Amino acid sequence: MAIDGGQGKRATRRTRPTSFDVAELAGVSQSTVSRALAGDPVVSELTRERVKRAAEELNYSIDQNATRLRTGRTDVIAVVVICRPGELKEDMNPFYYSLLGNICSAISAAGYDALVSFQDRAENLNGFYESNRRADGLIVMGTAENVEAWAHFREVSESGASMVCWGAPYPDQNWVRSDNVGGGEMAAHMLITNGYQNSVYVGSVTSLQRQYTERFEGFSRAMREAGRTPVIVQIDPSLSRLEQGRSAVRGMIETGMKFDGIFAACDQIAIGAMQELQARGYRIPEDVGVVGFDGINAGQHVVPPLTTIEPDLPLAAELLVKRLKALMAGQANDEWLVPVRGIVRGSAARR
Amino acid sequence: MAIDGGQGKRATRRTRPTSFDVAELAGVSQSTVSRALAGDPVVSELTRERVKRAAEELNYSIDQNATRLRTGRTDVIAVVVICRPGELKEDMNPFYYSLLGNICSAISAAGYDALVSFQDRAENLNGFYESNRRADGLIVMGTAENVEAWAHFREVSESGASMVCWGAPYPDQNWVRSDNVGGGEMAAHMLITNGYQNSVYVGSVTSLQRQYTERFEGFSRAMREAGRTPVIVQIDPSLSRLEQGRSAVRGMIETGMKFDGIFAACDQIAIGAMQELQARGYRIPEDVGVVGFDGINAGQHVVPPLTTIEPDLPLAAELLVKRLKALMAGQANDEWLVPVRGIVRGSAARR
DNA sequence: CTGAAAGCGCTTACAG
DNA sequence: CTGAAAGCGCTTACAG
Repeated sequence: MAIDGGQGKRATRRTRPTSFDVAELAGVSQSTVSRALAGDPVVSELTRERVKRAAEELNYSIDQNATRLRTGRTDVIAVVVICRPGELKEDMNPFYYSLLGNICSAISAAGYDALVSFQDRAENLNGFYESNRRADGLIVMGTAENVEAWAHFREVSESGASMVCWGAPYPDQNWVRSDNVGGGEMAAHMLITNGYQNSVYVGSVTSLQRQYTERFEGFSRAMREAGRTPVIVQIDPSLSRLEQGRSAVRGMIETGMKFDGIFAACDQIAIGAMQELQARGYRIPEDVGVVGFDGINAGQHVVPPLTTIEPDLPLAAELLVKRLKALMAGQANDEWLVPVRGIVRGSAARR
Repeated sequence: MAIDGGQGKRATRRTRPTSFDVAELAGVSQSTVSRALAGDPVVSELTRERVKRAAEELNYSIDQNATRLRTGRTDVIAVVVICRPGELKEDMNPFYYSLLGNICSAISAAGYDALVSFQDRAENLNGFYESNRRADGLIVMGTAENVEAWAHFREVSESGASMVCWGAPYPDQNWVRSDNVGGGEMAAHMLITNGYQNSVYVGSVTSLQRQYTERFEGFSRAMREAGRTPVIVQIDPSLSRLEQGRSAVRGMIETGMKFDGIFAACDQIAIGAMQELQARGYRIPEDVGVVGFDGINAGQHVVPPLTTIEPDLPLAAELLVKRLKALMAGQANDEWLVPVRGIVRGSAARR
């Protein structure tokens, strides 16, 4: 009993060393320890070295909770991915995983920690990171289908939190998004120059997210300029994206619609469309050309590989973080447009 | 000047309300506010209601940094994804994205926040979350190639941090991993029952990660039991995974190796192998059968779709968190084996 | 260049 | 059931 020095059960995890312990060992004051380890240029190199050695010897690490309490900064950026209710783990659009990966590294590069969460239904909606001082700012992205979630984050934003979103459900917020109009135009040109006479847009135009509407706008404009009539085939947003593509094609064929080209609102819809077309004996790209949007990985593996419009993801992430930082600093920043490029693959390359 | 009440620049962001402000408005003491909002059953419902109303009126939120400093708990679990050096943003094995998604939701479900980071080279390696009191525990996963990173996290673990890993570079750690041996056996049986006479394993057996060796062990055992000779084709780990598969097949063909079945260490290698086989005119599954491991999304889209061994990812995530929580509580926990199931698709279904 | 002291905003024994 | 008080471990004016 006497062996553990009267510490009882706490014997294994001894109490952590504090800056006072380091100060004592280094023979300086606690404030000097703090300054030395924070890299304050005012302390002499000699002192700093002594402090560092002492800290190392004691295996001392700064308790960031104390730092954060004292400074009011957390150096954390929260990232929320909004999922469809109940879809938390599966079936997430892989595009968001790539965007998330890029965002996490942009956050690291900016010297922050990323606090990530996937949120779906009301029970686990919580965007008040800044109110709780768990983060200095917030990046939100995810499916437009979850209306409830977006309403919650609109509230968060209106409460004065620093928040930037990917996409655009509400016009009056801080957004970063792809050049969807430009991408839509590219898609139309790709189809036209490959000789597709009757191309249609497969996607939603009534979605909460302006992105899809914008893609159609660009497509529509380029089609009209080429003397074509822009046609839109509305999808059923309650289905999975693959199934949206399949059922759209099913509908088009069964109603006898005349078409030989498809611009899908996203790659997954495009892949679903390809599946349905091929299942019914249509050849791609000979009979029908297909263009998607996003640049997801799977697009390279389908046969034929999917032609798509791909946003510059690293830049998208960088812009999100940059814009958020400006917001946190109370500065203006209006960079929000992420350029896209057309990736030509087999699915829309006739001849 | 007098208008902003002498607050100067701070006029826009007024000082946050504290529990003292709430106490004053509710007419109770600050300690009662703390208890009431923490849900301490000792406070009367009447008082709690009064406090809640006051808190709402003042738009009060608890400053978690103060809570964390006081309690010593953060209720945060850090998750680190180790990437190949320089590969931070792209080319990540998509399997890790799915696992990460599952882990994040398991962490949420357990009532913690997830602090996620992607780490690659020495400059941004930092696993000392617990030392800095930024998290209560740590989950590590990622590529076996990054030896430097794993060495770092070994140090972290040895410093006494609560840490659980996915995979198994070092035997003496807390791991959760797939039933790789069982999966390897399944793969062998799938190939054998489909009539493939000469199946080989394409993957590394010298990797830091025991997982790949285990997959070969299972494969090897089942092959021997069926009277076959287990053959292994070592890949070049410096290449991308797709390229590993391609170059392995190239080597097999060019050296005149006799084979009609491939069990690849992971799906991406399998897909690369399929690409090379098809480019050389081999038909899958007629001439060669291919089985992968992981169950990544792209496997469903390649043609023919990839037969694979898929770990139960939601369970994997749950086990990682469960094991970590046990570790944090100083309890023993030996659940670490994640069951796998065989997904039969076209790539290994002869006839 | 360094030190003494105040204070960030909570939780939690202790006392009643 | 509630209150007064101590203290978690830092940073940062202020003084020298």
